[in-house]
Amino acid sequence: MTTSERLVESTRELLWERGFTGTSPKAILQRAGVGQGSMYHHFTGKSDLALAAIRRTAEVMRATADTALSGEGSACDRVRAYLLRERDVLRGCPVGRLTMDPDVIADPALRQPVFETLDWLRGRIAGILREGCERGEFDAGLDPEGTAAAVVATVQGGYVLARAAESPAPFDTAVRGVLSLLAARATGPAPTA
Amino acid sequence: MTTSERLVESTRELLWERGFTGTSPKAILQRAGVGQGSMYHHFTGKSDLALAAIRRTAEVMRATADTALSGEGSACDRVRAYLLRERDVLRGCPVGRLTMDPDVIADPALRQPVFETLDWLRGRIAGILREGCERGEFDAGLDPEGTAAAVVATVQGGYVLARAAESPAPFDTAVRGVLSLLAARATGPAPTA
DNA sequence: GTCTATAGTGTGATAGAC
DNA sequence: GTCTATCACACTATAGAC
Repeated sequence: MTTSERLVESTRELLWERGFTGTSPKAILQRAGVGQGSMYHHFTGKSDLALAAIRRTAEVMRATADTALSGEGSACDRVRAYLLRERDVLRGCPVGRLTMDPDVIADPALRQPVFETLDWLRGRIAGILREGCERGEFDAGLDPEGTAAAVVATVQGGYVLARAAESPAPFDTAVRGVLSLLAARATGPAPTA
Repeated sequence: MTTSERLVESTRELLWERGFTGTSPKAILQRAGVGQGSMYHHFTGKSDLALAAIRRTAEVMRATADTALSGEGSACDRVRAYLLRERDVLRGCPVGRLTMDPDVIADPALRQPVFETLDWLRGRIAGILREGCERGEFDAGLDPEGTAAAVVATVQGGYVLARAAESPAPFDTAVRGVLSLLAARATGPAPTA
C-alpha cells in the first residue's frame, strides 16, 4: 500500500467514525503512520484528502449495494436481500453520516459524491420495483419511487435509531417493518417477511 | 430571557446546525452575546451546557410530535398527520442528528435524552397502530412495532436524503412512500395517501 | 517523497478584577 | 453575576532540511 493509499484509508475510517469536522489531519497522520509532509505533498489539505476518501467510500458502498440488489429472485426478494444484508449497524452509513456534517454539505465538491451515491441507490431500487410492477409481482398502484425512497430512508434512519439506542435492535425492527409492508403488496403466495 | 436561558438557546441552535463537536463555547457566547465568565458561572463547561440544551430540545420535539399524533381520526390519520406535519426538512432533526456525533454517543448523560426521545416516539406510534389493529382499522397481521420503527426511521432517513440532495423532495417522496404502504393496509374505503 | 520545526489561529477552561 | 486576561493545548498549514 502506497503512502497516498494509506492516507486515504485512514481518512475513510476517521470520516466514518468522527465525521469531517471531528477529524483532524493530525489524527489521520497518526493512524496512517506518516509525517505531515507526506500529506501536504500528495494532497492540498484536509478537504482534498477528504474528497478522495469520500469518493472511494461512495464507490465501495455502491458496489456493495449493487451486489445485494443484483441477485436472483423477484423484485421483493432483491430488495429484501439489500435490506437484510450484513451490516455493522452501530457504525452507521459511511456516506449518509456525512450529510450531518455542515462543512461537507456546504462544499459542493464534497457533497456531490454523497448525493450521487444515495440518489443512485434510490433510483436503482425504484427501477427494480418498477420492473416488478410491470411483471405483475405487486398489486396495482404500488409507487416504485416512493417505496424506494422509503426503503433507503428506513435504512438511513435505522442507523440513527440504533446509534441512539446503542443497539442494532431498532434498525432490525424498522427493516422488518418496511419489509412486511412491502411484502404485503406482493402478489402470489405471500413469503413470510 | 435570563443569561442562562440565552446560553441554552444559542447552544440549541448551534447543536442543531453544527453538532456537538462542531460547536465551540466561543461560538455559543458570541451568539448569546455574553462573556465567557457567565457560561462558566452557570454551567460547569461545554458538556454541561450541551446537556441542558439537548434536554430542552428533546422536550420540545416530544411535545411537537405528540400534538400531531394526538389529533382526531383513525390511527392511519394520526400517523399521516405526524408524517405530513410542517418541517424545516433541510435543517434535519435536532435530536436525530446528535446520533452521528461520536462525543454525544460516548457520553451516557448526553445520549440518554436522545435515546429516550426517539424511543418514546417509536413507542407512541406503535401504541397508536396497535389500537388501530384492535379496532380493526388495519387488515390482519400488521406489525405495529415494526411499522412504527419504519415510520420513525423513514423520517430520520428522509432528512439524510434531503440534506444530501439539498432539496426536501427526497424526504417528501419517502414519506409519501411509507404512507402509501401503510394506507394500503387500512381497511374500509381507502383514503388517497 | 518524507521528515521535523515552526507559525498563526482557535479551543476549552481558569483566574481574578469589578 | 459578569467581564477580560491568560493559560496550555490542538488545529491546519507552511518552510525548509534531508
